[in-house]
Amino acid sequence: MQPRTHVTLEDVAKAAEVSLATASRALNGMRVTPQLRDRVLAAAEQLAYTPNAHARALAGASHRTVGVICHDISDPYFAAVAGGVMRVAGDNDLLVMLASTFRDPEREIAYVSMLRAERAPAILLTGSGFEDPRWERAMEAELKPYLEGGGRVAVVSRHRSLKVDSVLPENRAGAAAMARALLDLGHRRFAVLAGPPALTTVADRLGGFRDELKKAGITLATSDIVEAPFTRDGGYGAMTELLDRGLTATCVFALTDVMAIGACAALRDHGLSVPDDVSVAGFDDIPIVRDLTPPLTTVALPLPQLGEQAMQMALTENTGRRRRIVRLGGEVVIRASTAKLV
Amino acid sequence: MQPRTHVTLEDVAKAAEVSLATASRALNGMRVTPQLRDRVLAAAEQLAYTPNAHARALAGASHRTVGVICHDISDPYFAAVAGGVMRVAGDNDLLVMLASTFRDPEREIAYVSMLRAERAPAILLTGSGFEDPRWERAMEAELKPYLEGGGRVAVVSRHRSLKVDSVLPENRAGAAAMARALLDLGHRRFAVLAGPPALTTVADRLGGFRDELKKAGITLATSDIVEAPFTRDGGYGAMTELLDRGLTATCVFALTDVMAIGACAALRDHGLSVPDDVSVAGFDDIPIVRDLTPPLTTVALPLPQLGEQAMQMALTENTGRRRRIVRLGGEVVIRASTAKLV
DNA sequence: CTGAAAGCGCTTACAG
DNA sequence: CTGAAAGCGCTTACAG
Repeated sequence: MQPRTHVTLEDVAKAAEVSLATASRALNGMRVTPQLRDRVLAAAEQLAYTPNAHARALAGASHRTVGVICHDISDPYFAAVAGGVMRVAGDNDLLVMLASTFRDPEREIAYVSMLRAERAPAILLTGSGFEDPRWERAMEAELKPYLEGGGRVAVVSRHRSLKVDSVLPENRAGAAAMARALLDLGHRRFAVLAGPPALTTVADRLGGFRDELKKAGITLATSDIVEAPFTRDGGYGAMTELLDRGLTATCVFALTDVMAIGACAALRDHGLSVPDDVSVAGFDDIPIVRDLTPPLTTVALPLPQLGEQAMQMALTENTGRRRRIVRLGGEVVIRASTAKLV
Repeated sequence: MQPRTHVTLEDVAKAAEVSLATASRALNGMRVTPQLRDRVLAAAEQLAYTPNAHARALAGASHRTVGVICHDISDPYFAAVAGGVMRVAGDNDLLVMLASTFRDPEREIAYVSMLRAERAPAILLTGSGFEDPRWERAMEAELKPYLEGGGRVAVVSRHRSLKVDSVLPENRAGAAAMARALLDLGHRRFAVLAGPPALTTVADRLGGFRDELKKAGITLATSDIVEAPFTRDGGYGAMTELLDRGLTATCVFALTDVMAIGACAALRDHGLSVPDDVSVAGFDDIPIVRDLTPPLTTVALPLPQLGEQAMQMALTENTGRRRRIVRLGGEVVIRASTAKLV
């Protein structure tokens, strides 16, 4: 293996018989005599020169690689959000460093630290935060010096203690609206497939749903709520548990579509029909759910927009004195997975 | 906004009252008197110091950020492959720069160039190459100097002219096996939903399927093949076109699951039943297809493994004299979307 | 083991 | 407009 040798600006300058400064300027499109410029460009082309981004960043030129952290890129929710992020990144000639935490809070902190080391001009945290004092403190400890160093941070979903620019899907309102819609369909007995209680998203969606039911005089018992991982298998397992306990609900609300998909599979495997035996509703409106049989009733969130807006925020300076918040509403979409009982 | 000021190693060294060299060594876990080491670590902690990755990379330390290029991260196929990539990356403390080309060949080249500038020690190209001489030449022009500079490249899927380490899903064999399976079910009239002809994956899957049919004495006419984008909507549109022409096939083979999902939706919207009226088969076995109704018959590829293996290859030096090739077989999985006619 | 110094490859005032 | 030079923040031989 040959020594890791790269063509440098100096090589280009020599080949073009100009100074380093001139070569640099020509390559960066600054004022240079056309004649010299052409010589530099030709030399660079001929040598297959690529500027060293590290040297560039070190020397003070702005760095065009932003950081994005998600829980799991193979989850359709994050894939959709990331799609929006990538679009805006592409439009702005930005490279994205994408980290997948696999839902490990420690890992999320470690990635922020790495991104900080990379001097990413902006960091996006997609996916909800953890309601854990230790985590919050550690995250703040990473973010504070980053922000003080001029870094920008934007988050998708609520982070209780993080005072940064945020794109907030209206989880609480969306879940409440879903409760109303389900009530309107005539349902009175519900069960909820919830995710890890430490996630802010779980608290918000569950809270919104429960409070709205309470207004209608319906109380959600602890036994009506099953906690499981925010995954397809988590939904499958939670639904199975509900079934084993003897399901009395006519409608099951899964806090995410991915869980709802698992729940439907569990019902099918138990020989039950959706929505004839049990109605199922989800949250998010990931692309696939409209193609399921039956298509899933859900709270539709503009997933790509979540990512787009967050990236856009991270790219524009916040001139105001306080953090910016963009709220993106969710819309209840009634599809065939929920039966009308009245 | 305060000046973009960062805590540097020098600050840490001063606070700890040691030299730059000692501070560097202490932070990098090299031999240093425990006493000094503790002082340095305490100072770093106290100042919330993060080493500047650019300075580090420039100074010769190895850079732990690899590049990965895919066509569209929000596509379940790439999301699944990327999941595998991220897992291996995480296990190796690597950060991943992920670029989404949105299926634009030009963009792919541009991203390789950017990744080259970032001095990524490895670049992964996931997603099939383009059979286009111009593209091939441009890609080679980027890759050659990169490889010569010590960079590593691994690709998922075939790239005709790229002589680099590859993970090859057995597209041709898989499609052939599918043809046989479908023939065994009794089907004799087929239609194919193909993708852009310039993609090597299309050529391979279509070729394998067609050749196998031919062995059974069945010729696929040009009119039996519809080309469309490799997306859900592409599949929907292609199926609709087939229907408008008057479908005579008893079985439709979509070259990807994502297209198959669109095809099923189109059939449903036309009031046709899968598999009672038409059988549908796909390719890839993206996670969701087992949860569809009916679940999809497909050629199952170990998607996360595709990414894992490629990443693993890019991480280990190729000591041999020739490029490495890992072939990952696809297995036909017959599910309910294909009817048995005999 | 520790420190002074060179060097990584650029950019950007500063002179000319 | 062009060039010589300083400096970005590290790491790593090279002495001691």
